[in-house]
Amino acid sequence: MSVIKNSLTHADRIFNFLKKQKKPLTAYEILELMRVEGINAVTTVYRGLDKLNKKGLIHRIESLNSWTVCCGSHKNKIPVFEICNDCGDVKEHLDQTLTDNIKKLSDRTGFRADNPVLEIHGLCNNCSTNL
Amino acid sequence: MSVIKNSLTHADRIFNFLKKQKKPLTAYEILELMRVEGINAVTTVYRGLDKLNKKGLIHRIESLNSWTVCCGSHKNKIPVFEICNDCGDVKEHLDQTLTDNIKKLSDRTGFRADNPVLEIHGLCNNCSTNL
DNA sequence: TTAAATTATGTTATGTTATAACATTACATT
DNA sequence: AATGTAATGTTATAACATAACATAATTTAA
Repeated sequence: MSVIKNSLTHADRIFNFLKKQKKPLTAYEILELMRVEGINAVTTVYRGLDKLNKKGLIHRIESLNSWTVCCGSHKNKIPVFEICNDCGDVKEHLDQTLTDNIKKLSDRTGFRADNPVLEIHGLCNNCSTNL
Repeated sequence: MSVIKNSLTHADRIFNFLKKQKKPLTAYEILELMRVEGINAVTTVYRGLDKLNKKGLIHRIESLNSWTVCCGSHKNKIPVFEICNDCGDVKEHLDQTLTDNIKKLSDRTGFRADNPVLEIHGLCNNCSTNL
């Protein structure tokens, strides 16, 4: 007889939690905010993040030491993040032209890219118009 | 009567030291390697790096928490770094097309970019052909 | 159905990166 | 010499990350 598995792992819970956030969170922020959900150790957070990351469900924002959910499927496009210095909002963009040009650069230099980090800091449209 | 100042600051020494390196170094690596030159505290290293960074003489590689000298003048182009996972070598490229791509993206989204972080990890030509 | 294997989680300790707060030194100017 | 300023050092701690090992929960398969 088959059993329906309804218990979530902490990785699942972290993913669901990150989906609700407006901006990326650090591992320690996730820990503090999820203690009420039964996560008690930062190692658990890092292990969960690692799994989600390997599945491509989340991204690490290197320049913020923070984590955010992936926008969905990349379809062979390299993600670029626009990060607002003011409100903290992060938008993921998939730009075919930019992707093509990164590839062209690699072709010219003979570099085999496997993990591009494209993170643009600045002011989002909303924050720059409300100055 | 004018006096010629010939003593270097630690910031100067750090810059000269970084110029000689084959790959970016962390602040703590710089500290350990420069103790013989009289740098005794990590704060001194960070302050020196901060000054050099503000003058545009060096770059921080966000995804490595490390520092490397700037290739020279950017001439309004956004620097892109190709970082070899194998030998650690980092090459700075100035690519007008990529710069234009980023600007176009900003135009579409209304984002005011001020600090783009473009760091591509992978294998350099040399390391990928010597596999 | 239980024993073994695997996976998930927790605990503890430690390593790494970065900055704050304050004290002292070196040097230039008056 | 007295003063001001910039540079450096000291100490402490915050913030980010992982290693090593123990235990609990779940799955697999005999």
